[in-house]
Amino acid sequence: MQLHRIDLNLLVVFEAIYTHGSITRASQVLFITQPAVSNALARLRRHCGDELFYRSGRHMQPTARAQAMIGPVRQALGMIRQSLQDGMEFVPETASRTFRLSMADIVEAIVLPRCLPEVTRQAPDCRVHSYPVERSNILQQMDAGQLDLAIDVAQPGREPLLLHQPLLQDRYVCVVRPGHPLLEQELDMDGYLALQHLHISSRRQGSGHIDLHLEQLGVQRQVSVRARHYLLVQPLISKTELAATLPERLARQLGLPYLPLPFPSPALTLNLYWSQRAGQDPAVMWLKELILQSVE
DNA sequence: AGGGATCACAACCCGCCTTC
DNA sequence: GAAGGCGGGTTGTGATCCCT
Repeated sequence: MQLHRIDLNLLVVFEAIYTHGSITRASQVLFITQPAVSNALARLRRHCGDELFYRSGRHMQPTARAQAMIGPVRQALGMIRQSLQDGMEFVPETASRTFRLSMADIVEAIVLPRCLPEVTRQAPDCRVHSYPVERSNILQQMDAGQLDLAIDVAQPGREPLLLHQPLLQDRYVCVVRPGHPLLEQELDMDGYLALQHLHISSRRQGSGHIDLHLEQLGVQRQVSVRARHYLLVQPLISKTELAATLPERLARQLGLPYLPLPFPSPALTLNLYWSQRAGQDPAVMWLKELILQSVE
C-alpha cells in the first residue's frame, strides 16, 4: 500500500467511529456532517479492501480487520498528537482541553473535591473526565493519548513503564454505625473477627488489601456483603450491624464513627501514575502538580 | 424513529500549461 | 522562475432514501 496515496485524516475518522460505535456520533465529535464521515469511511474501505465496520442494530461493529488496526492506529495518532504538542507552553487561563483521569470512586471522593475547584479557577476552559480504567489497560490508553493520569493504590513493581509519585498516605480504620455497642469498648482482634464485614471491590472476586494482611497474621474475617461502590458504605453501615474497614480520610468524610484496628494497619499509599509520553506534555504536568499540591 | 448510505451540487485543491 | 488561468479530481453539505 502506498502511504502517500492515503489521506491520513481517514485514520482519525476510523478511530472516532471505532471509539463511539456510530457514524453520527463520530461526525459530532469531529465537527463534520454525517455524510462526510460516511464518505470518509467508504474511501478507507476502498483503501483497505475491508468493510471495517458493519451495522448491528444501532451500532457500527468493527470487523476483525478493524479490531486488528485500532491498536496501531491509536498509537500512531497518539504519537502525532504528542509531537505536535511538544514544546508548546501550557497557559491554563486560555487553554482549552479535556483531561482524562482514571481512578476508583473512593479516590474520586477524596481527590476531586480537593483539586477541581483549583482546576476550574486556574483553567476555566478545561474539562476533567474521571472514570475507572482496568489496570491492565492503563499503559496502553496512556500511550494512545486517551488517558492522562491515573491514581491507584501503590503496588511494588507494578507497571515498570509508568512513572509515579506518592500522592497520599493513610491508615485503615474500622467503621460502624452510630450507637454501635462496639464503640463503648476497645476493639480487640476477637471482636473484629466476630463482626460481619462489608467489603468494597470493583472486582467480582479475590482478596482485598486487608484480607491479604489478615492472611499473613493467620486469621480471616467474615465478609458477608461484597459490593462495587463506596457510595453504598454510608447508607448500609448506618442501618446495619455491619462493619467496614476503610481509609481514615474516607471514614471522616462519610461522618461515620470509627475505631482503630486491633492490629497494625497495613500502609495505604495512593500513587499518581503517568506515562513517559505524558511526562513531555506540559498540560498534564501542570495538572499533576496541581493534584499533588491539593491533597498535601 | 434513528441512523447509515447515496445523490447532486458547490467549494476547494492540485497539476498542467501559457505568459511574462 | 513566478504568476495566472483552466480543468479534473476530491471532499464536504443538505436532502433524501432505505434499512434496522
